[in-house]
Amino acid sequence: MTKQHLYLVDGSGYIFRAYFSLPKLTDPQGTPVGAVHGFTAMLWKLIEELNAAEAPTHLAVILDAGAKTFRNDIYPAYKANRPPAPEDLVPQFPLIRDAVRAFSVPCIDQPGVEADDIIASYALAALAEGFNVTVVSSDKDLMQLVQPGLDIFDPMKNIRIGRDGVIEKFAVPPEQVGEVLALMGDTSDNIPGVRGIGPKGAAELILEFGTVDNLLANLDAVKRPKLRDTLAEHAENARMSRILVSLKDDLPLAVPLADLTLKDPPHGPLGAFLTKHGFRSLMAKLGREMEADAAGPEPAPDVAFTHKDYETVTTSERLAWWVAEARTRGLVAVDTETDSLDATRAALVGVSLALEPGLACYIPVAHKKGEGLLAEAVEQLDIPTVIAALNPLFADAAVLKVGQNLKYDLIVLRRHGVAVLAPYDDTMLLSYALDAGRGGHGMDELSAKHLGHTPIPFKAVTGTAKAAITFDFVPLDRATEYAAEDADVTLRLLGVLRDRLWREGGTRIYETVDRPLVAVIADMEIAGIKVDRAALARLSAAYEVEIAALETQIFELAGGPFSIGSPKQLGEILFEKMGLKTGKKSSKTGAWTTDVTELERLAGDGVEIAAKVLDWRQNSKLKSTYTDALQAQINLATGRVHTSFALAATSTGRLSSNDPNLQNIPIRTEMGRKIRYAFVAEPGHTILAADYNQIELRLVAAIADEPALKAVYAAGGDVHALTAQEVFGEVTRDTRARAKTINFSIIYGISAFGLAQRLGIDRGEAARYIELYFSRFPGIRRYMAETIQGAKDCGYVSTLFGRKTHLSMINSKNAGERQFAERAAVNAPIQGTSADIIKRAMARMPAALADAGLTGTRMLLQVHDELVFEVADAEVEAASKVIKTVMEAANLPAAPLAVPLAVEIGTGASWGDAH
DNA sequence: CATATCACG
DNA sequence: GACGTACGTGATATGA
Repeated sequence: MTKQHLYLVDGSGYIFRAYFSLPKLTDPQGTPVGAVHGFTAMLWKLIEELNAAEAPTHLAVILDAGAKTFRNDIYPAYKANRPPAPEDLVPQFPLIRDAVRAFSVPCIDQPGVEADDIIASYALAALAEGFNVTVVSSDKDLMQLVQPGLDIFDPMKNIRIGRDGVIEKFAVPPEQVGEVLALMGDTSDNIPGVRGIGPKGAAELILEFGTVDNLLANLDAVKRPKLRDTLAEHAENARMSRILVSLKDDLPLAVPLADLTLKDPPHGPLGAFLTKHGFRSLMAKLGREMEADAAGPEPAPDVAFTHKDYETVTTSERLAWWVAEARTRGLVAVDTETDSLDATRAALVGVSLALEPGLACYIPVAHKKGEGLLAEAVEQLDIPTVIAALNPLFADAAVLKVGQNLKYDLIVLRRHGVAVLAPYDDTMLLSYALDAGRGGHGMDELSAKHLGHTPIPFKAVTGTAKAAITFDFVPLDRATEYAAEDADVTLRLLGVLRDRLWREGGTRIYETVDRPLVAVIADMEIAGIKVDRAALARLSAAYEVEIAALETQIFELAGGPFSIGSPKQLGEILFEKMGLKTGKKSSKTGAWTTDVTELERLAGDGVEIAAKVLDWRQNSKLKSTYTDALQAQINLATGRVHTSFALAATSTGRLSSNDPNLQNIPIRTEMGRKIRYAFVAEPGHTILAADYNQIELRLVAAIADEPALKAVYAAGGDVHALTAQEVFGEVTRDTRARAKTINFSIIYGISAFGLAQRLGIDRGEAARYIELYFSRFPGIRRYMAETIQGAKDCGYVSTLFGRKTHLSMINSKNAGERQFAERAAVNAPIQGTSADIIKRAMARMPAALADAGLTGTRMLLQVHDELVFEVADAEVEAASKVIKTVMEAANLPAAPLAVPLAVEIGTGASWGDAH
């Protein structure tokens, strides 16, 4: 093994050099980052150069803590002539610490002492341990330290300074540099020294007398009288200066030497840091580096999946080892096993960790054996022990945590007292950023696609259907094979997907939108929303009465009982038994269509049973899907309903909501809307609903760059009225309603047939409207054509923020499939940009509320263009302002729009009242 | 497990 | 000239 070599970087010098020598720069948030950028680039270059030439084993960056130091106690004027740090440099200091950490390099400072003292202390400690040491600094004070095994690297001049170098510069050896410095003084540090004595004179004296003390004790021996008098006069200054320039080299080491081990910069945190501050050239550099890594001469051989090698962790010692190893490596894949798919109810059963391909473990915490009431716990660590061990790991800012659908694990772990903090990555979301529209993003699918490996199916360990057991009853050996493999797969997926993300793009949407949303949405799901169970029960009862009455009437009209909920039976009754009209369409299966348009047509013709069935359907839909189901979904522990938002379910970037779906709670009919009044605020709180006004149409205007539409939004006008005027020549209640349908048809990818159907006109007339529309708004036609062509060329379309939606059928030979893909291509950038915007608002919301001191305000739900909050009554006014501001500016600064975004806010005791 | 229907944006 | 008919979701009941 080669000798350990510690590099100590004097960070302060880098910072000031970066600040003064480089142009000003601000990041996307508006923070000045010129020095941060310069510092980051210089540190990176240094690490590269050191790696190329010297092979350091240990590295730390040392910074000044900024406060007063012990030298000020000795000499209040110490450094008093220094101007304060420039105003725009001050906010950059913490960011520079972030930069250092992003490289996974320890960043050390200590109040009361200077960076030089820390450097001296670490240097001597390392030498005592047998290390070689190099101090990276241009500060002459540090030259005192040079000795066998310790040299200085001056990054400004790019030279190494050893004993000879010091003698060349000061004419004295390193051990006497302090003496020389004391006589010389230092104007920049306000160290007085002895007036009139410069480097030459000081060196001469020290060469003759050895030390300042000896010189002052033997002033008689100084030959030149003038000089002798000066020395006598400033003897006190000289003594004090000698103390000021000496380095304190026996400080306790805040971070042990062993923790300064140099690692490869972890790409995840570094990428996140660079992206956050918009350091594009450095991002490109990281991308190239990762590409080179990926294509390097020694690609890591694929490690086969050998499940028997996974470890079952059942002792504190082994647990401690895995945690320590994970922290040393700075990367850990994590997966939790539970007894339920519902993260807000699930009990933790075990945790698996993976550190490198093939190196993974499973930590059981709640496994049982036996059956039912006779079940007894198996031998395993208890939950408090495991939680205490995992918390420091998952909260460590120097460790990248990676999960597959990490939101689930975040929620389960949080509910058990474990916080998982940034930095983290989610392989599901990486896949989503890369491959939206190209299939699912579940682990088994990703593993098969990217690793060529089919993981053990969940059902293979728990059994199926009736015979299924929960994971806590899976024997430990099988549980370990399954669970550790999931963490292993996740870790391997990270490698594959992260590399692709850099090469193919998508880092912006992943790192600034989807990834930060994981923690935000986890909080929303944990919060849940209060539902008034009694109100729902009353509605259920009312619907039930109505359903029963309608059923009787329907059976009477039909001439006998049948299953009204069966489209097949209903079709037969209506169109065969009753021989109603021309039983219109029939679908693929050959069954009669009985959907709402068909029944409305019949009802319009005076068919009473059709109207009754429509009414019956509405009542039974509301009862079964909403009032009954929602009561069953109330979490007994919280008294609230906790939906799950799927982050990677849609092809366009939208969220979806399930178990229960809270994004399709009725509102359009008065009867259904009653259900919204059952979504209530806690006592002392108010429900606040904030929704974007016509966001998709506004985006069409902006993206298609259509002057007339942009103008009407800029002026706060009525687009539907404008369209009515342009297409129909007049604005009436009727033409405005039809114009509204036309406007929406644009968003969905217009077709004359579809528009004709919706407007109840013939196809030719619809085609004329469309043509008229396009001639009035030519930008729209151009946008549609360009978008479709772009999709055909690339296979995908993109939102304003770079989110891709792939359209595999865009060049299909099947006209139906192809046209379907073309309409989706037109729609996806609009729907997707809207999704990006509200997600950006959501990602920013918690900090914005916290910054405004609004601790009684929580974000609960998202419904595509609407955010729902629960707000302490006293905060309603302030929260409204913050929410509106954040939402209306959510496109900025990344994508300025030529139309304003408008957010409307409503408040009330319930969701129904807030609209 | 697929189909039809209908709730939402 | 034919194709099939507005984009994106999730829950429920029915029936094979």
